[in-house]
Amino acid sequence: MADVRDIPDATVSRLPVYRRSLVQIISTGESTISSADLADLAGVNAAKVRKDLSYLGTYGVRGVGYDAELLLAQIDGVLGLGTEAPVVIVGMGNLGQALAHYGGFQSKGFPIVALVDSSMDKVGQVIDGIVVSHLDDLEHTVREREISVGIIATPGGAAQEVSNALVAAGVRSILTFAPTILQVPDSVPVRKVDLATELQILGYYRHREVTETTDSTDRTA
Amino acid sequence: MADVRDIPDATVSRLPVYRRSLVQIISTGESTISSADLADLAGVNAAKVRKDLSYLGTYGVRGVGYDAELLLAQIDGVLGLGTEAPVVIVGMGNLGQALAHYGGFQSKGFPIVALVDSSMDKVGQVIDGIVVSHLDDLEHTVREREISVGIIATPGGAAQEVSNALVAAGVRSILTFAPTILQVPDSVPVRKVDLATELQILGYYRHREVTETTDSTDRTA
DNA sequence: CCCTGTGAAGCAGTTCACAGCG
DNA sequence: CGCTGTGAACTGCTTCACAGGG
Repeated sequence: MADVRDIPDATVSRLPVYRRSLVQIISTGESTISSADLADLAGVNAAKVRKDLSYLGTYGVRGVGYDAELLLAQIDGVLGLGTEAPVVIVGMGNLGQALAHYGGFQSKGFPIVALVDSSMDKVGQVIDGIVVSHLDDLEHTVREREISVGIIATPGGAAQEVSNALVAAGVRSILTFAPTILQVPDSVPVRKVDLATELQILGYYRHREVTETTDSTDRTA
Repeated sequence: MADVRDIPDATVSRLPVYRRSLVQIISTGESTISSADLADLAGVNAAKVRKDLSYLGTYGVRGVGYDAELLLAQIDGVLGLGTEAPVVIVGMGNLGQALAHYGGFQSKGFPIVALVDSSMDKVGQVIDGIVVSHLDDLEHTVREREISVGIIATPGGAAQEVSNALVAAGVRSILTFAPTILQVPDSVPVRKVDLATELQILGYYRHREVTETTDSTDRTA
């Protein structure tokens, strides 16, 4: 109902989950799905699904559910998945190399088209069919290959500098694995994935001794 | 002030960020830090820092700030970082291998003590000094090495099965990279890191054309 | 009659603003 | 006088509950 620009952050972050559930449903041959079933697959409750989908301006059919294909197309539209978004990975350490090999990006519309490092040991090496180029050539690389997403897989100390270079080169958004608070212009969205942080957070919840509650509601994630 | 068990989720997820900022401050030789400075380092605002820290029952000193060492110790206490939490990684594909090589865990109190796979190609191989063992031996491995954290780095299809095995073996918490909604008992907290999802979320925010606002407030992450 | 779409209530997290201590 | 600690206001998200369409 609201314009596509007004979707709450919390909803946006669930859209990929719904998307995945829809792909799964479609692959089983179902063409229609209810909010309750979609909620099960996505690990949330049905009211949330309906509220979320209502922001897309999508219309389900009362008494029936949502057309899976149609809904998928709408979500893809909102997430801008219609066109491919070429990706550059900066930092060819263990993590960067693993990401380069990881097939999950290509198949989801995020082809990795460039790999960058600042060490001469790495530059020129071929990883997963791509020649590693030097950080100094980043701007050229980004413009030439029309890269829109930058992934930072460098140590924390280099992250801000790399981020600046990515922004200057014109990437539209950044995914960083560095444990660094990046300063970037408002116009460049950043998502941060921090593995050590995730483990530390688990540390807090782990102590909880279960008192009694082995009942119905499964905690899903 | 409240007991350590009542800290809001949002606060818990920021504690590791404060922690890192404190480590940084201490390394520069400062012994005291104000909420405003800590806020800068952590990329949040000062009121939030003070509110968050108030849940720890920590007392800063009015007119001065917080004792960095003391605060760090308190956070470590809350996050259970006093003792090491041995980790097993299940799934020795690209991601699993990268995680195995990644030094960031060991140094943060999460030593990787076991690697597991279900393929005979992988079992017996030595990665980063650890012999890969078979999924079927998981329970034995977990009990023998007193493993408390399981990391799932398998394809999505195997994730639920691996999760079940980890829970049965007695791990206290799980970090998963599989794009699967896991069903686990309430007593086992799960954090999920999904790389494709992160990129898709960025896709939504990327379209935004900046209208005018190139002003003060930097968007930080 | 089933399932969506949505106002309204409820809850959690954030920000404000200031009293009070060192 | 500076900076913490915290009620109170506010904002945004979730959940409820039901009206209404197919």
